[in-house]
Amino acid sequence: MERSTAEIRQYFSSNLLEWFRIHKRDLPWRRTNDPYRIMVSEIMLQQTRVDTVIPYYHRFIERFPTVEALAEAPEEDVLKAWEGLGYYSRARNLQTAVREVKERYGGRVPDKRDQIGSLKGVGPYTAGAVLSIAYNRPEPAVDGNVMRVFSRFFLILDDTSKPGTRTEMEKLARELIPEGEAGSFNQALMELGALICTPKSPNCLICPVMENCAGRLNGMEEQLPVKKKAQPPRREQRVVALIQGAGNRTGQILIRRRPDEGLLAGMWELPHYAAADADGMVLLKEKLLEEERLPIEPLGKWFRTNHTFSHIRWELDVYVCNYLGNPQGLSDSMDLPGSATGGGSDRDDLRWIEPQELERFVFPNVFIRIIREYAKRLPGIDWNGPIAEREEEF
DNA sequence: GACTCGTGGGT
DNA sequence: TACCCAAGAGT
Repeated sequence: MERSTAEIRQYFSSNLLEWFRIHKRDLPWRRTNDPYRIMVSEIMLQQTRVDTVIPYYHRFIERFPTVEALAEAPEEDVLKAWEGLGYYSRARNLQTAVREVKERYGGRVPDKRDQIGSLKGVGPYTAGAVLSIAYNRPEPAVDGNVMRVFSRFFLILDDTSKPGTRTEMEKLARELIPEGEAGSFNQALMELGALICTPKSPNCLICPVMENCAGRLNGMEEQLPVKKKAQPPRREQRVVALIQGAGNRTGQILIRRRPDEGLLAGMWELPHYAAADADGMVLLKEKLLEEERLPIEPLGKWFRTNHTFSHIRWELDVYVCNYLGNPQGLSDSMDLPGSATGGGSDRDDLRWIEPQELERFVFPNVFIRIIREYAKRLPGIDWNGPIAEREEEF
């Protein structure tokens, strides 16, 4: 027998809600109704898996339990709490947003879409998520899960990588929200996408809305959602300098702070340079002298490793180098390039640290790994003979 | 619309 | 290995 659109929609929403009541996961941000904490969780969950977020969420809330605590914290502390989670502008934007909540809304996360949606880092999805989950407002929260579920159940063939498709799905989502159940319904949609209606090999046989899923009835569930393929990340070959101090800098390494904008903004790193086909040894010696005024001698290539961002693939050759300046370690003020009189460094983006001091700086994971591996092998890296061609992975 | 912006897990 | 992708937003 033929079912009407209205009947199908009713079936979808009520079956989904009933399933969610039984199967919903016990997640930390589901144990609170504090809009601030829910907002923190939603920012963290942007493009990030639940299992990855959980420990960060606990630490972050413990460290910044309230709007005021986060608003008043030094930015560096916030970034340190975010270290390793990726997309670091989220952390800065979150603090900017929370400061506006404090100043303009008296510390209460606003419950109006135009207000919360104008906060830094809060887009259409996050606005709807906070409004529905924290305030139970009947607003859609359409993310990748929801688009996948909708495209399959309602057999929507539109390209979900187009912004207009998300807009259309928000209209649909809004109409489907059962009276007074916005928070549960939106979370149920995402929960279904995460647990049952997965991107690959969905578990249709245990799906609560299988009987009326148009995608499955047409044998299309594996082809949906339709999505334009992403550009593969461009490859960049780079050489990394792990510079060992001498004299009173023995046991220390040199780190550099990145610019305040762009990739890994403001974070610390090992110096590294683009190195298409050049000889890494020669290039590092030249670059460090010309661009940082640092006299160094590369000992050889330690290992090669890859690190892939969303849009860039770094192919890194890590060289261990000796610092040649101030070999006797007579004076701290001579340890970094500075004024002609040698009165000290004129730049604050270079530092000597001990590998144990990683905690005092904010590093992206790619460099944390390299430095930790170095520290682990520190009592004598085995430089047996020429090491330039040796490659290792860890 | 096309880029930019991290990282880790699954297949 | 090499993809794909994950509770997206800003420019």
